[in-house]
Amino acid sequence: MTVALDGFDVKLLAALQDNAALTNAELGEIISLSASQVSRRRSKLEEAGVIRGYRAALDPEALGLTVTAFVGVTLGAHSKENARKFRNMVKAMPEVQEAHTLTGDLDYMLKIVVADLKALSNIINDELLPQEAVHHVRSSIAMETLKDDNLLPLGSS
Amino acid sequence: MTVALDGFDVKLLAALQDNAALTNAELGEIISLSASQVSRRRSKLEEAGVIRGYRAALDPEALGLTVTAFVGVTLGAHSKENARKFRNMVKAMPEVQEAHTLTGDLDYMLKIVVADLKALSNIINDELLPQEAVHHVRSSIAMETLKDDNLLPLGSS
DNA sequence: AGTGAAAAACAATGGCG
DNA sequence: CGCCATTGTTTTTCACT
Repeated sequence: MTVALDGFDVKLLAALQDNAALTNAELGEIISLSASQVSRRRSKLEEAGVIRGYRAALDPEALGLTVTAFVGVTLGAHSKENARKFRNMVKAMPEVQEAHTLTGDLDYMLKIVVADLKALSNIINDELLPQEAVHHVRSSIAMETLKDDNLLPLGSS
Repeated sequence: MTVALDGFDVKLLAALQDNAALTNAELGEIISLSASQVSRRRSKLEEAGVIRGYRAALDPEALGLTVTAFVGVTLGAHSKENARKFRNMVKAMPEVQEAHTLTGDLDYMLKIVVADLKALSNIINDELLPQEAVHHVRSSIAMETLKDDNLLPLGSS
C-alpha cells in the first residue's frame, strides 16, 4: 500500500520513531495538531504499514550481550536449494540481527549479537560453516559502537 | 546500575522488544503475571536503563528510502583531532544508522540509509571523503534485506 | 482539512492476603 | 507476588465546523 504522506505525517513519524511512548496529546503539541487528529493519522499509518510496529529498545550490555560482529559470508555451490536453506536458517537464528545480500565480493552480510566471543565462535563453526551452501566466512568484531540507533532519516531529524 | 534479571524480567523484555504496544494486562497473560506486577517491573527496568526507550519501527520503502549501504572507512592520518572530527560528524549525520569501529583492516563500518544511489554518492563525495581523517571509502549496497529486525537474542540464545 | 468533549480503556498506586 | 479497588491519564469516537 502506498500512502501520500504530508508534512504532519512525516513529523509525526519522526517523533514516534524517536520516542514511541509519547501520548497523542504530546505528539499533538510537537506537530501542532489536536490529539484526536494524531490518533486518526496514527491509525492510518499503522494500517498502511508505514508504521510496522512498536519496539522497546534494550541495552545489550545490561543483558550480557557484549559482542557485536559483522560476518561476511560467501556461498560456494550456488544450488537453489542450498541457498534457500541458508536463508531460512539465517532468518531463524535469533543472534542474527540483520542479514543482507550485497553487491561486491561478499554474498551475505550478517550482523550478529552474542554474549561473548566463544558464543560467536560456536555460531560460526557449528551453524554457519556446516551449511552446504557456505563457502567462506569472515567476521569482524565491533570494538566500539559510536551509534546504533537505526533511526531513519526523515528530513527533520 | 546493574540489575539482577529473573525469568519474568527476561520474558517481559522479550515480549516488549517484539511489541511495545502490548498493554500490561496482555503482557501479564503472556508471562503469567498480574498487570500490576508487570507495571512495577517495567518501571524498574526503565529506571535501571535496561529499557532504553520505545521506538516506532518504520518501513523505509514507504518513506522513499530505497538504498541501504554498508560503508567501510579507513582513516589515514591518525591525528586525534581529525579522528574526533570524523566521529562527531558521523554521529551527527541522520543518514548514518550505525557506526562501529572494527577489528581487521577497516577502521569504521557505517550503515547508511538514503533515498537513492545519487544521495549515497553525494554523502560519500561531499561529506565523507572531504574529511581530512578519511583515507579510503568502500561501499557495498544491500540488494536485498532478508532480516532487519535488530531484536536482541533473549532466552533463546 | 480541522476541533473539542464525552465515553471507554488503560496505567499506576496502595492495601491486604 | 496475586488480587482488588481507586485515581488519574490517555485513547478513541462522535458531533460539529
